[in-house]
Amino acid sequence: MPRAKYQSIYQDLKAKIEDSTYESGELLPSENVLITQYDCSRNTVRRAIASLAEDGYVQSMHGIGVRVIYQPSAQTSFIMGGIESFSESAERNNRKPGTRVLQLTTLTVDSRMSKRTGFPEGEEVWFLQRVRYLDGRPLILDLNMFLTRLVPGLTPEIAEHSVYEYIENVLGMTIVTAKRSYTVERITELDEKWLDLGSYNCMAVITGQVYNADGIMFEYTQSRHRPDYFSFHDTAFRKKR
Amino acid sequence: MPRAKYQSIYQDLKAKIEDSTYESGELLPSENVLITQYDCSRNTVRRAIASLAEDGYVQSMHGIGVRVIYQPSAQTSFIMGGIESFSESAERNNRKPGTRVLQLTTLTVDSRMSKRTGFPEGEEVWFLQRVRYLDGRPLILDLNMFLTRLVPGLTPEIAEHSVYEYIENVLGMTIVTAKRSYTVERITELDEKWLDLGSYNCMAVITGQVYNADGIMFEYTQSRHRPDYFSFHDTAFRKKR
DNA sequence: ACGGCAAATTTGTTTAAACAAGTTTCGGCT
DNA sequence: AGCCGAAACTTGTTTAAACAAATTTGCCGT
Repeated sequence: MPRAKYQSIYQDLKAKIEDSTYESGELLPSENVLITQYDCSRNTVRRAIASLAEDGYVQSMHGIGVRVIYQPSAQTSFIMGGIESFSESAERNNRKPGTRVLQLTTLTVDSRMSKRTGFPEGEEVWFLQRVRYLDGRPLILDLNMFLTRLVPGLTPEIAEHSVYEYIENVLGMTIVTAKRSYTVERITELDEKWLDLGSYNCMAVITGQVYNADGIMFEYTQSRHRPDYFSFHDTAFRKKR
Repeated sequence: MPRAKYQSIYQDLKAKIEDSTYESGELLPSENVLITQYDCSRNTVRRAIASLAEDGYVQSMHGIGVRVIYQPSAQTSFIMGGIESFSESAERNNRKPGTRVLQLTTLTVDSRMSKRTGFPEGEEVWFLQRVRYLDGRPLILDLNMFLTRLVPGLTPEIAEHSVYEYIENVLGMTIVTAKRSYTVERITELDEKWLDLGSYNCMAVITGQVYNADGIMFEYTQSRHRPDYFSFHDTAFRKKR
């Protein structure tokens, strides 16, 4: 349950849009109506609406109202979302996850790797490589690097289960922000060796840096997906000059 | 120039982060300091900071301060951004754009197309197909569908130049929101016929719906990019339960 | 019937204030 | 010296109020 009032209003409105209490193309009740409905101030309502707009659920129109523009999407491929562990993503996509650990070692970041990952030169990091299974088929190749200083005590058993669960629940570290880059790259020998690629000669590749609550980047990650098991959704806004 | 005060504070802070006036890893001046610096209220400062966090420039830490987490990225491939015309994207990526119109006709949306695009069945739309050139090489295949009702008078000349410029400056329509989906698909015969593909057998595909200021979806678009000329950046946040 | 203007309604921006909650600092007490 | 707690400082949430700006409504007069 969300602790902040604007978050519960956000979730309530979101649910009502998803179950067509407020239908696509229609206007939401005006801010004044929502204020009395939720017994709160105008700022609080507006904050909830701003979050819905960020999600692409509504669009505000000056002097008119707030239009619902939500369209349910047919779920076919594996949809990447916010910051999630592989198990969380698999569950959200209604697929059965599996993991095989290929490598778990430590190494020291040299200048070439520093440039690529963003880790400071000389830091010691875990180097973790895993094959991810969806419904029994090897489809994703994951590479993770964690600062050993902030993520001590990694074991193959943890890597096979969930590193994020270990980080959050055992180490007590809070994961906050992830910056990601989405590209398409040629397959490598490792892809071919471990994955079920069909006839694809490309992979959908997500590389990212993850920051903790102290604003320290503690993880570099690269996730290589077979093309037909990948999709990502986004909402953008036209920049006004 | 931005009309709102929080926007100019946002841009000022953003510029100071990019030119290392505020360095990565350091804290921004506290809200109270910024309030006196910019002579505004706390809400206005906080709104600017929230925008920077959305962009992945900073991360707020309760009770501590706001940490700068900006890292300049080496620009190699063609970076997709917000809602932009092809010419705008090309300019931002320092490449010379070119366009060849393959087809411009009207057609009526049937049930199959309605399901795929999200347009209502029976609506009349423009069907526009174009090859996009970057520095003289054919690398992107664009498909656009516009509601003829809202975008009347399209011509091949406009399509070769900039449809968005026509929509905004001639028709006076305001473009607001775009919902996009990023996938990787096998190449088609059309890709092979018109583009310089090298040995790739996949394309980075962006499909999207674009909404105007009335919250009406007026455009469906599909943009097929050669893999090495595509990248997309995003910032995500860990959802707290 | 029509045009025009004022009023009402809507969202957008900004200020001010209060309290909550997390962190650091520092002084006083044992 | 070391521990404890209060004070100071930080960001997070909420309320209230005022004005601006865009749109719609409705009334009034011609």
